[in-house]
Amino acid sequence: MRHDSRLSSVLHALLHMAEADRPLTSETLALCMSTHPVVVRRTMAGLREAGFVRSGKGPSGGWTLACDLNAVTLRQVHEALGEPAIFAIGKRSERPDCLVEQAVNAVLDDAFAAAEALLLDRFGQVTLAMLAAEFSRRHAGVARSPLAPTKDDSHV
Amino acid sequence: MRHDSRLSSVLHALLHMAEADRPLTSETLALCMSTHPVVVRRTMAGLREAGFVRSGKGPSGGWTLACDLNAVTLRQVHEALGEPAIFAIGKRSERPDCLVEQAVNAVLDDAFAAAEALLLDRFGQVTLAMLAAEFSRRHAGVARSPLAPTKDDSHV
DNA sequence: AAGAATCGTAATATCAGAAGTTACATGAGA
DNA sequence: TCTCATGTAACTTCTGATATTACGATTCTT
Repeated sequence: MRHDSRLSSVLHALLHMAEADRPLTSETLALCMSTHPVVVRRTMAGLREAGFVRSGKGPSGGWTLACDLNAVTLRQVHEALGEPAIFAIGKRSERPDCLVEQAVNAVLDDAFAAAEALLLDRFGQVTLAMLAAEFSRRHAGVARSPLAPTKDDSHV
Repeated sequence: MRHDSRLSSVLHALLHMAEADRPLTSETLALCMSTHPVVVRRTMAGLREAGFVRSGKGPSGGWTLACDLNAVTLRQVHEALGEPAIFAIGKRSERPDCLVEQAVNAVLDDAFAAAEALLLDRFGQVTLAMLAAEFSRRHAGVARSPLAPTKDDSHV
């Protein structure tokens, strides 16, 4: 299965938008993320509907943030994308006649449900502001030592 | 992405083998799982290498269990399948130059690693014997009441 | 008003990986 | 020897994300 990288993509875009002081075009964002402008528009559509970003047409148009970075969690972003499937592993059939398969599915469902709950809970605890802070931390660190790690980096 | 149902499939097969008192052919197992015999052979190959099952050729050949159901966990089965990818969601690039993307990836990696650890831990606690017991429980329940649930089923 | 920049979106193509299928070789038993 | 069954390579099909093309709609500038 091919990986669904939409969450990673839009978070990347949101952070770039947070750094910028003017609207960023789909083309600009597509260059950042080495993808296609239409993919950017399509993916960001969900975030616009959720009210996290705004898009403007015409010259000086583009994408701008429309939310408080402290108020939006990764979970909300995931939901804005339409809650895409999290797992690549699944069941053969949803409603099997075979009791053996039902038993297997029941046990697997439990485990996957627990893992999904944990993941979504984590996502719910991370705000965009925390992501931005993580970026700042790295930015400072790498500016200090781009290739040769110093002692300060050793415990990171 | 299409779901990878190999784990579900082989567990199903293993439980059928546990119920049987003679080797089951790939054809028989394929019928149970509504798939193709070659897919069964291909998928079971990993379990054979791990020593969980044996396969015999010729007439009276087929697949037999070669392990103690109490000694094999879902995690071991997952590993025998080659530890296929668990998540359908992933990163756009593994080693991005962009510090923003690095920050995003770092945070996402943490969350996914935690969820994966939880899932594998759960898998490590479930033995094939427990799966078989779950089947027996269901078998008893449904034999008692195939279509019209009784009071006894109401709290299941 | 004209023209350019930019988004919105439908339609289509590409790509990757699991699953399905075919083909043929190998080994075991009657 | 003949048949049954696995082993495996090669190829096809299927599915969903991603990539691309095309065209329409809106906004800004001149």
